[in-house]
Amino acid sequence: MSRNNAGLTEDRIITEALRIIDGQGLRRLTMRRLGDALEVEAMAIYHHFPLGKEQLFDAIVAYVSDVARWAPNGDGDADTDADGVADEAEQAAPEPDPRPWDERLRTWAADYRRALLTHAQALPLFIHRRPETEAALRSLEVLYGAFTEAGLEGAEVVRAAAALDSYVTGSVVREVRANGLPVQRPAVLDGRFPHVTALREVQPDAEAVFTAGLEALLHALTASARTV
Amino acid sequence: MSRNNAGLTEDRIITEALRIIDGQGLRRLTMRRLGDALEVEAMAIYHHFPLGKEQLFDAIVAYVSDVARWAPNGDGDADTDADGVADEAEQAAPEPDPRPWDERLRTWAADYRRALLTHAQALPLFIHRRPETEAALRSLEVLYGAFTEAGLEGAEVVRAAAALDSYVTGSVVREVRANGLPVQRPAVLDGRFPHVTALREVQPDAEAVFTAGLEALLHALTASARTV
DNA sequence: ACCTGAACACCGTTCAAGT
DNA sequence: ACCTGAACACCGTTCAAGT
Repeated sequence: MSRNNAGLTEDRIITEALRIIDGQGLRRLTMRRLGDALEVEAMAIYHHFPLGKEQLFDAIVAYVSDVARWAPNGDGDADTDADGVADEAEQAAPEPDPRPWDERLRTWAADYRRALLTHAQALPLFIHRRPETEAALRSLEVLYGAFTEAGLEGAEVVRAAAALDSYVTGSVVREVRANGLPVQRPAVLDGRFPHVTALREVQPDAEAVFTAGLEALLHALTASARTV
Repeated sequence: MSRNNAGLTEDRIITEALRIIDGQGLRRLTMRRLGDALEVEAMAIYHHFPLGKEQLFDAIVAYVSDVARWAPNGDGDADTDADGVADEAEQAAPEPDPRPWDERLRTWAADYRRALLTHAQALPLFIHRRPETEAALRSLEVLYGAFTEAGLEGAEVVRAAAALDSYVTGSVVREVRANGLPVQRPAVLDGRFPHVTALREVQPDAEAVFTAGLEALLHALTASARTV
């Protein structure tokens, strides 16, 4: 094998970066270590991501945000990489999902949650990055379409989608935090915290907590449409 | 002024670190820059945070997480720093909040949201850090107490508190992301995204979005108690 | 076009030393 | 106890050079 043309691609770089992040943590992802894992000099990565590590982080967020990729039977090959232009002028809407709106929302929420949980170590990257990829638009279309079908209109739809997105994201953050070890010296539970003390042993299953809140939220968000 | 005893305290270090984070971003907080801002050599910080930057990050998260500090009329002097042991053996519960449970929850949510939004640049630190300070216990006590008063029991209380916490955290993340510039080349809105296209101009006020979702969630979480 | 290798400015942290 | 100053291993990135 010659010294150049090592077969480096954006996808290989992103995938390998995620492997390092998942296995060793975000802080251990360095350009040099990533280069080692790809069996290439670190500087070769800059040929594919000329703007450096920030651009790589952006690409990682966009990659993980592609909810379809993480669905149980996701196609994964969706045209969502940097050159995410439709191959043909296929501007027509794809086959619409025949399931009822609430089921589509549950599926979207479960897939998005799975995507974030799978790469929980990469979560800090999501805070200040908002990919506007086609995959992101597909997600938004699912939400807006479902809530519209549920009977909401205009700003109601946007608010409901925002609430659902907030809930899923926040649930993952809460789960990840709950699984981590407490930081700093834990304070003592004394008489000032009677309810916390009383419920100290109650630790419901994370999945059940997520589902219960999701059902409550979905029901509440679409209540206005039902009472009209 | 002599060369040592520069009056460095944990609180001064944390405050100055937050000023740098808020003003220049998380990545620009370095030990050397922080030392400069405190007019001290970087290495002096290690005397107060022997475990280094990670420990400083932990302290920052604990500091910002003290919801009471960010309330409009918060006392701010709450005994929540590293030596957060009660001065006396004041193990009795403090004066109970006389307001109805739902108002206490709204206040908690607004205060927590404000705390996180005020230091949005520090948000990535929150993902993998869970302070178990007295301030954190106070927050949990507010939530558990309020939902218990609303008529929930046991696991219901824990689930409701988790859902509310998830919603507030996720809302802040969503707000911060929405305010940021989109990353990577934005995809084009075409016929495949009819609902997104139709609602493109609808951009409700962030505060209104938060409140609408919060009210829906609170109503739904306590519905079971009302119907019994 | 794709990758290498040396170099630069910067970083977190250690350690011995000062007062 | 509190802070300094030099040192070490590492980092992201630039740039000229190789093929």
